[in-house]
Amino acid sequence: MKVMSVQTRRERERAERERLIVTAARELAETEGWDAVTTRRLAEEIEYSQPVLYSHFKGKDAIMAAVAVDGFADIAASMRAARTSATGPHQALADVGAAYADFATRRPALYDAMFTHAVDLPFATTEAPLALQEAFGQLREAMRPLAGDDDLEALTETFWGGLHGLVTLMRSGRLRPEGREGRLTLLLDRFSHRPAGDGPPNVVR
Amino acid sequence: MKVMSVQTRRERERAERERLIVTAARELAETEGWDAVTTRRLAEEIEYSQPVLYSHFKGKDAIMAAVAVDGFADIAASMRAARTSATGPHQALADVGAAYADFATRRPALYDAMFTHAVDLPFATTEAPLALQEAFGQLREAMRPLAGDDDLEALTETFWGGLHGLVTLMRSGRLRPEGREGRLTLLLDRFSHRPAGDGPPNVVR
DNA sequence: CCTTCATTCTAGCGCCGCTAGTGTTGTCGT
DNA sequence: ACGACAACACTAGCGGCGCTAGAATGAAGG
Repeated sequence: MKVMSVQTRRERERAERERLIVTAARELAETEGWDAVTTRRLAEEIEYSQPVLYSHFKGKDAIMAAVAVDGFADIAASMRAARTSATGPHQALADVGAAYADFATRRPALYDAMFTHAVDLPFATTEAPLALQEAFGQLREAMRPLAGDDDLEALTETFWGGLHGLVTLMRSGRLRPEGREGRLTLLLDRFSHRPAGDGPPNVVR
Repeated sequence: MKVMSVQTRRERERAERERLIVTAARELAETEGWDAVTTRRLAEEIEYSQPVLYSHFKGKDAIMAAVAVDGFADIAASMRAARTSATGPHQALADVGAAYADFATRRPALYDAMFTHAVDLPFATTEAPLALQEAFGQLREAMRPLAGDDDLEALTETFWGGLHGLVTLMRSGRLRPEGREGRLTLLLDRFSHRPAGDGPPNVVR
């Protein structure tokens, strides 16, 4: 049994060090940008040598993917909070959309890890897709009451695309900075009200 | 006058070589991906040594930016053709949107250069913003007849965001591949018909 | 106390973007 | 026609990157 406890202790320490790596990578990226996140720098940050990184992750991409997964958990939590505290369906969608945009704006490095880098996130295994599906799920649940006859999945994906496109174009300087709120309102209007009749209560016709 | 002609010949040859560099970079990226576009490889491709690249461009980023500018000219031409050959306003927007999505799908490396890489494109000088503004202009003109009371600029930016978000999420595997057409249709519906009454002719209410 | 084995570290490989200094080539005045 | 010279492209190399093989180290078990 002595052996067992030693093993479990080592496993625990190993898991802690893995969290340390991911957290250090995220913080370094958020403070100095992903360019500053090199394996040498990251090793120095966690006070270990480079090769230990590779005993936890297959490579730098895998570390960034782990950071991205954390990011998906974060944004999912933000959207859940926004959705569950809203007063009605329309407000819920607006708040979730705002939460999404705020997340992308306030944590650009993390958002980049989630969408620009880390393209090959595991989609059909382990924990990774869980956080991702949870984030998408929040968008879907916010959209559900407003979907009407449209396919909920497709509608949510399209709305997601609208949000994602706006925040990415915004961050690369393609859109006028002052128009941010207006565009979000416009997007929400277009997805809060179904075009084919059966309009929402807050629209005068 | 002899001096003059020699100078002009050199300038012409220089300009040709610059085109050669940009074209080689684009083709290499489109055939083998941007990872394969290294300065050494590119130099080999154009049959010059590395330093000549730096006599034309400040660095690799500038070369990618030049490729991106070409891309904006391309996509603008595609959208213009789609728009001017459409039968009506709704069809025009649909065709322009389809042209945009097709471009992103068929030339992913080029699209990446335009939006993912090359973040610091010159926005207020020379020729670069011209192609970019031309591309945006096609979207705007397609949107104009359908803008109604909404701010045209903001509406176009929002629609653009929708398109851009869909194609980028699609390419990174975040969206169901089979839902592509459905999402595009959904997006077009939401932007073809203004939500507050005054519905379009092709919608039964 | 010593063996053994897992684990961590040192050192280095091939490649990257980029540049300083050298060599060559072609132009122009005499 | 030819030599001076300026412009230009090349060779060679710098520092840093992701990643890894093999040496060194430290703890567990006999």
